[in-house]
Amino acid sequence: MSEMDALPKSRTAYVLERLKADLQQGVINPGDQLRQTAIAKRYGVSPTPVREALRVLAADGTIEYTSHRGATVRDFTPQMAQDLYRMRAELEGLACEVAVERMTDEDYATIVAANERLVRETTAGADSATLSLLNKELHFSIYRCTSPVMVEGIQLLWARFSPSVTLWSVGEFSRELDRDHVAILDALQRRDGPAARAAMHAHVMHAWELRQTSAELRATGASAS
Amino acid sequence: MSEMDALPKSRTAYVLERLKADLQQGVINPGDQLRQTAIAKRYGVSPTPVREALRVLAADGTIEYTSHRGATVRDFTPQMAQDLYRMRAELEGLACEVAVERMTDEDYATIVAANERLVRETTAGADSATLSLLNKELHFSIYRCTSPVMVEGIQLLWARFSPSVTLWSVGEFSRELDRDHVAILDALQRRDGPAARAAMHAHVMHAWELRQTSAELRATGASAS
DNA sequence: GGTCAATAGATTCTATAAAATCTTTTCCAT
DNA sequence: ATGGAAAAGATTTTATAGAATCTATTGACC
Repeated sequence: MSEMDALPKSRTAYVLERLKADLQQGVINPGDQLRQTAIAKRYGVSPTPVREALRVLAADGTIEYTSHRGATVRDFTPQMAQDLYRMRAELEGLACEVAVERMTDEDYATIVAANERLVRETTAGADSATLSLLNKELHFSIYRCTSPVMVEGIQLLWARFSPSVTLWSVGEFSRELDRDHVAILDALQRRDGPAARAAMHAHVMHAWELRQTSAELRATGASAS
Repeated sequence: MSEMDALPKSRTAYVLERLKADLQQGVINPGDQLRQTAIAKRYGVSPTPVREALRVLAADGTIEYTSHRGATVRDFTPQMAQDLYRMRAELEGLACEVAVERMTDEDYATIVAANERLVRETTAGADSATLSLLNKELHFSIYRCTSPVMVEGIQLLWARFSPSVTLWSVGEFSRELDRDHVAILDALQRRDGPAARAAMHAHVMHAWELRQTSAELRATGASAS
């Protein structure tokens, strides 16, 4: 009851962090019932901050919250996953086009630096968690050139994934995604908005295809290399 | 302390409803400090459900919530408003394309019925609140043909507006928006996905232009009819 | 006269307890 | 034996009180 790792800004933030981590790690699975008293005892806090955290997750769409009947983790049908990726492709493509309109030279330098870090770690064979984080930083270094509302809109989509299938754990996939990034960076350098949009759109849909093949390999048993 | 209009599902939902209504009506303006004890006394509830409602609004992006410093209603710069409309155009355009893929004949009939209700009330000269609601129903009767995640993503964008400028209060604007709807419905009837996407995209950006001219008229004093 | 520190005030945040609500089990009647 | 109703149990929901935190004002020291 005294093992809060980092500086606990607030109990609610702490519970949110733990819940998201447990969702990503697969400790909590879709369809599970979330009982607030059980969560409170599990994390060593009172039910009040747990309730607030659940309300935030319900607003995100991560969980379903029905009155007096508790919260359940929402399940993802393949169709919903596809829709999420198509929404990402549209919004992040738009963000690239807007970024070209508002990007300063300094902003572009930051983006290039983020990309170099990712490529360096990819070739060095870093673990998938690190690569995934660096990839996120690269993407949002572009989106931050737009406006807070656009960044938040995209963040909400990124938050709604069950990242049990991390694409960056497959070496071949990582190299393909890195190649996509080069095309995006090129368009940004040329200040070509439509090209940047198209490249990002293709990149997100490419990630969707890779995710599908990854799921198929997992289903068949991953016999072929 | 006993004047809860409709059936109060929960105190939190009631507070959320009241807060959103006050935000739409202009009782609460951007930049205002939201003190939870004041809100609690104002609505006749305890601070606890107020806190939960504020957490939901913070997740939406409607308010800014800093620890121990209270909540403030976020201000909208013109650039952020423009970005919001551009995001709407992309997402709702995509939704139309996906709707064509999954729409049944029954779904289409529902959409046509919603449109007929809106046109009827427009020609009858109904108040702007009614027209705005019917317009929302028409739009979401289309989006509901996609999937829950897409509906929620669009709903989040619709929720983030300071609708002090209701386009449906101007007769000429209403007729223009109705004409846009005809083009969208035509594309849906022909099951032409790309055309439906383009029509919706143009419609949303059209609404953005009307909103801008409306703001200009308001600023100059609205002398010309 | 200006700046830093300390205290007072106010507000938020967490916890505990009581009230309302839902589900499940059990018992009675048909 | 089956269906329905009532009661008991469990869970959520709200309220209140105490603890922690931040801001502002006042005073002292440089």
